[in-house]
Amino acid sequence: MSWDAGDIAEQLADRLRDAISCAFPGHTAPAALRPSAKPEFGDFQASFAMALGKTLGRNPREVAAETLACAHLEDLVEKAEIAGPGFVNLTLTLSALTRALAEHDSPTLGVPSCSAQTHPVAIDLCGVNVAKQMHVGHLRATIIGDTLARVHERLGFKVFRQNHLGDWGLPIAMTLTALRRDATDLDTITLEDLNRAYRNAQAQGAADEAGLAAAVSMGCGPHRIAELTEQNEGAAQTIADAKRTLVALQSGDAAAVADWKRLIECTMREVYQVAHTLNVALSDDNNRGESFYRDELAGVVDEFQSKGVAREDAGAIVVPFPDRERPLLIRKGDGGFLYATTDLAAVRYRVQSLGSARVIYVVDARQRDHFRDVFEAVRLIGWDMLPDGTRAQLVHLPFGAVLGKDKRPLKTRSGENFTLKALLDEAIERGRREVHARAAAPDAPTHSLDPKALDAIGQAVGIAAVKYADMSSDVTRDYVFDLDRMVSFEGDTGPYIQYAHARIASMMTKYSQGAGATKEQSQSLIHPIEPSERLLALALLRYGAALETSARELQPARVCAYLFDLANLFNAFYQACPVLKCPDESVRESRLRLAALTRRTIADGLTVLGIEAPERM
RNA sequence: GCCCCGGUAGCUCAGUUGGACAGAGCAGCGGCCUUCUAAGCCGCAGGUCGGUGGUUCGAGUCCACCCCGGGGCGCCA
Repeated sequence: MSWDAGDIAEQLADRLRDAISCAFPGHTAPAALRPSAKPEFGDFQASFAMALGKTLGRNPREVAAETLACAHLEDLVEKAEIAGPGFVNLTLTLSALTRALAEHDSPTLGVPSCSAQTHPVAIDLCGVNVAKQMHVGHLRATIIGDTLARVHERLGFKVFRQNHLGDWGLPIAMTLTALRRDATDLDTITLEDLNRAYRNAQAQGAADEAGLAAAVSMGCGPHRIAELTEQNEGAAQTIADAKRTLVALQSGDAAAVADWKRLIECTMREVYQVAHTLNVALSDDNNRGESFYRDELAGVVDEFQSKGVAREDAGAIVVPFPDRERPLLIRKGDGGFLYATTDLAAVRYRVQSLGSARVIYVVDARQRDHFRDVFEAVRLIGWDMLPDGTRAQLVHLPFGAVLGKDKRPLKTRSGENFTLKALLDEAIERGRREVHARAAAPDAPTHSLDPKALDAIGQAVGIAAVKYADMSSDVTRDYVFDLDRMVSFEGDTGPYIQYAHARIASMMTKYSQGAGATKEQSQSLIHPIEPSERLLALALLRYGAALETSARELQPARVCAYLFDLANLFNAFYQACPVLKCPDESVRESRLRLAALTRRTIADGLTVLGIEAPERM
């Protein structure tokens, strides 16, 4: 049940289901209960009668009426109406709503927690490459993965964050070879230098045999052919050198390994800096790079062969599929392994060693086919089977590309790829500018803050804008990165949610400094009498369901949409209902507690998204 | 050529797996600050849901075909 509003909705759905089997013996059907689309349809609407009417060959309205006649809802429901083609619209009694809210107002905020025996979850995230600058693609793999980890953790799962670093193989060896040849100081090198060395090494190693063959066959001049031949020979030499370095690394050559580690450290320093800026939990504990699996690759291939799942094909080892032409290549003709081999080892580790029943890959959508093949191969060999017989769910979350306003992949004015760092710096700058500008007003709540405090708030706002914009729509789709739109800070944005939170926080501060100073936190019951209070209260009860849906669908957007809805409803309530200035004390106390609950829910939800919730802004 | 993903308001997107007249946010227009933060609230306007057939009491949602855009396609990762 994804659209439950906490226990109360579950109770209603259960009772309707009982009533259905009572009214129509031999028939069972879910209540199909969900929050009403409009206030005039009550608090909840159930649409079981249409589907049931169809199977029974009966008029849905009659089915609804007979079901209601059997239903025991008196203690919860004030009004049950049949409307339209056969919808059942339910309105809760005020006392049932008050009771539900009192129960909901606990540290868990109604979020269910799975049992301690539940299998852990492994999430492949970040996926940076050593010696390469982070770009916008890493933004997505990092923050989406982190948020899914947080959602699962919030629901009580043990989560293994797995950073599948590109830290092994020929490209790294080529870079390392070049750096050592040039006697570069690896202790002081920056990632920018490293990245340049990486690109140069790649260029040096890029042979163009096809171009040479074409030049010969097209009868190009001897000078051109000589030039191309020389290039090819240089490239071959570069690759031969790199292979020697790789062998040295593989065999544990102390100097080579020490240098290799320095490359990783240099890269990770910047990765952690960016992760910190993004409020993403990532550390060395999460590093399970390609090198982690390097000694398992031969065994992986052996097992595939010995179990008859893989076979030789034109000198290479492949895993054929029953329903597909193209097999999965797991060992090259020259004996080398491929990234598919590493991924197979990684799945085995995550399921068999970590015991995960759910392995989530937050990786770029272009790798759809690759993961489909890898997962299929894992199922063929049975590595997705846990010791207790459950089959692990292997799932690739294929996030879309980040595009510029021109719908082309994001580039700087000079046509280069945006580094993630540059992008975040820009967002932070915009956030700070905005916060400082607003603080200049004498009556602004932030007016008295010092510049450093304002900078911190500005950073939180700018980062919220970027993260929220990235995660607030279906992550499998491409999206247009438009900083101007993100930092407008109006409407469906991260800062809008933060703003609602800050408004409540500021109200609470005023309360505790003023009339309420002598009182404990309000514990009076919540009586949502005004329409806007009722809508806000009902939304609060849906928090747990929103997180469950987000985890099930692997969609951070469900959390975003929930928070936007909640912030909207709060702002409407705030406009319509005086809280501190409400003359009636019991109403005031009720509203204060409603506002306090809203603040905690927004803060909790923002934490799940890894977005800060400033007290003032 | 084959496979995958998209096409919903001027722009950016939702649409709860077939249910009430297709919803938001920007942008546009009109109201609301001597009252708890106007990064806000209230209202107006704006759509042949890419097209054509089909299934159904009911289709943006399911099926078929077609059009447009993007991505992928064995010894790179």
